[in-house]
Amino acid sequence: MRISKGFFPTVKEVPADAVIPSHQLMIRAGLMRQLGAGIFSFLPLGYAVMKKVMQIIREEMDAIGGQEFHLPALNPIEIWEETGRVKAFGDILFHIKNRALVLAPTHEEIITHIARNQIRSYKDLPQLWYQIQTKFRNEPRPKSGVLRGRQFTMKDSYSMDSSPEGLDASYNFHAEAYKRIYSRCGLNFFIVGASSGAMGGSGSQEFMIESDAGEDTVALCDHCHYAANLEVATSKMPSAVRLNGEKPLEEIHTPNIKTIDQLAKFLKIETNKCAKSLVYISGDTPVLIFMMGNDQLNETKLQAVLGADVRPAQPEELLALTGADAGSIGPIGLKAKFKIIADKRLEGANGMCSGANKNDYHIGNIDFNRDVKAEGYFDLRTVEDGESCPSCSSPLRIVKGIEIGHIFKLGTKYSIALGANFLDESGKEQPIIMGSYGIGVERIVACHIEQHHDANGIIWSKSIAPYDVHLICVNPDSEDIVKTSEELYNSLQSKGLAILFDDRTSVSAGFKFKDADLLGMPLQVVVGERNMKNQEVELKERATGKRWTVKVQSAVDAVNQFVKN
RNA sequence: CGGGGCGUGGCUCAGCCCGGUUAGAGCGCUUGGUUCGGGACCAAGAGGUCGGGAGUUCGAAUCUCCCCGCCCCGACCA
Repeated sequence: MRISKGFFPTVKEVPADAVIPSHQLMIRAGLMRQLGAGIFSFLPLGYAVMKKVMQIIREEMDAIGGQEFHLPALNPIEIWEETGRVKAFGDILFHIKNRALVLAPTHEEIITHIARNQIRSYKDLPQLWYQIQTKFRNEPRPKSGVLRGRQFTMKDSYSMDSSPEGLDASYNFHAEAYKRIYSRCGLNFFIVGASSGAMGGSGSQEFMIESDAGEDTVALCDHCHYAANLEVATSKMPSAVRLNGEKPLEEIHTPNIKTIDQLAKFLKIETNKCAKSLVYISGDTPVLIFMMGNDQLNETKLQAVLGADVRPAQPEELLALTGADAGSIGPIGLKAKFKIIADKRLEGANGMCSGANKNDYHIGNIDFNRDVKAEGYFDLRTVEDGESCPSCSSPLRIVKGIEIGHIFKLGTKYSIALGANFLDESGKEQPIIMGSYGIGVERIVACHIEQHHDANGIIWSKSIAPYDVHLICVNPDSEDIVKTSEELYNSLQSKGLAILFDDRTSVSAGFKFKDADLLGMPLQVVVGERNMKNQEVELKERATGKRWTVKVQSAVDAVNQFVKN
C-alpha cells in the first residue's frame, strides 16, 4: 500500500484522553479512533493487526479440532432467563428496548441451545465449537483504551464431552493451544490458577501479562514460575513459636495505642507477638478474626472459609459487640457471641498480646490453646512482596496483570439449565459436560504494544505486524531514487511480502522516518541519496535500531530473508 | 454508583479566578515559493453556535443553576 493513497492518520501529539502507552500509540499510529466511552472504530491499519491475530487464533483452534461458528449477537432474552444469567449479569447485560432481546456478552447459552437440539448421542461427542465475534458488555467504567471496552472482539470456544476425562482432555488441548497463540503473537505471558466465579464450574486458569495497567494483582515467582492471583496466593511464612512456661493473662494499660506497630513499640515486643483482631459480619453472624502481627486479611480467602458474603463491621457495631473501638478488640471478655477463627500462623501461639475489649487496654500472655475458642485456623493472610514462594522458596513478586485469556471447566451448569443431554452407552440420558475458553482479541493487540514499544512508537512482532516492510522513498525529487524505490516496491510485493510504501512527495525525510518508527513495521527499507551513490539501500530493524546497507540488486533477497527468518 | 478533573478551529492547549475591542497560540489543512537523511522554512489563506439549555447583566467563553459527554481514582469486573 502506498501511504500517499491510503488512510494512515498518524498524530504527533499525545491524545489527551489516553493514559497508557498502548492506548496512546493505537491512536497516534492511526490504528483506531474513539467513538464513545469504551467504543472504538478500528481503522485499516488496526484492523490489519486484528486480522493477523485472529488468523493465528483460528489456526491454533483448528489445529485442536475446533470448528468455527458465526453466532447472533442479538439473543432472545428468554434463553438468558433460562440459565438465570439475566440476573447474574445484571446491569452488565445490554437490553434492547423495543424487542425482548439482549446483546450477547458471551455465548454459552446459544452454543448450548444448538447442542440441545442437535446432539443426541455420546457418539456425537466430543465437539469443539468456537467463534470470533463482537461481544457487548455494559461496563460501568470503560478504561485504558481497548483494555476494558463496552464492545470488543472475543474468541470464545466451547467444548462438549461425554465424560469428565474428556473434559480434562479438551481443557488441556486449549491450555496448550493458548500457549502457542500467545507465543506466536509475541507476548510474554504467564498462567495463574483462578477462581471460576459466577461462570460456575470446577477449574479455571487465567492467561495474563505483567503490566502496571492491569486490573488484577498477582504473586509471581521468577524462579519456578509459580503464579497465583493475590486472592488465592500463598507463601511460606513461619508459624508462631510456642514459648515455654504458663503465664497468666495480664491486663496492660496502653493509652491511645491503636495499631499493631504502636503496640509493639510501646511494649517493646515483636509485632509477631501481637494478634490483630478484626470483626466481620458474615450473613447475620459476627465473626472475630485473628491475624498475626501486621498480616493483612484477605477477604476473598475469608469469604471462601465462611462460605458467605462478608463485610467489615461498622464502628458502632464494633462498640456494641465488643465494648471497645477498633484497635482495642481481643479474644478476652467479649460482650457478644462471636464465631471465632484465626489465621493458621497463630495456631498454638502463646505469649500473645491483643486488645482487652476495653479502650486503652490490652491483654498479654494470651495462649491461643488455653484462652481462645477458635473454630478453626485457616490461611487468611494476603501475600506480600518478597515473601517466599510456596513451591521453591524464592522471593515472590507482587505485580499487576492484564488478563488475556481464561479457560474454564464449566461442567454441566448450562447443559442442565437448558436441557442439553445425550444418551450414553447404556442408553441413559446425561447432561453434556462443557468447557468454555475465551481470548480477548483487542487485548492481545494492546498488550503486545504494552510489551513492545519505545519512545518513538510501536515495535510489531513479525507475526502480527500489519505490513512486513516499511519502504521509504527519501527524496521524491530524485528520479533515480523514485525509480529504485518503485522497482523495489513492485519486486518485494511480487515476492508475496506486504509492503507499506512511503511515496509521499509532500513531507520531509524526517517526517517519514518518524512515521515509520511510530507505525512500527519490523523492517524499514530506506532509499535515499546517501546510499544510492553507492547503488545501496539501507535496512533498519525497528526492534533493535540496527542499520545496515545492501546493494540495490540484492535488496529483495536481503529483505525476503529478514522477513522469513 | 461515590470522589476528582476536563469540555474553546482537525490535534494539543491559553484565555475564565477579576464579565467589556474583531476569541488567541503552536501543530495540522489550502495556495505559491524555497527545501529534502530524523516530525523543515517563508508568504498568503480557510477553518469557531467557546459541549447544550436556562438564568443574572446594558453586556457572558468568563458568574449561577440544570443537563450531556469524556478522562482518572474507588466500587464493580462471569
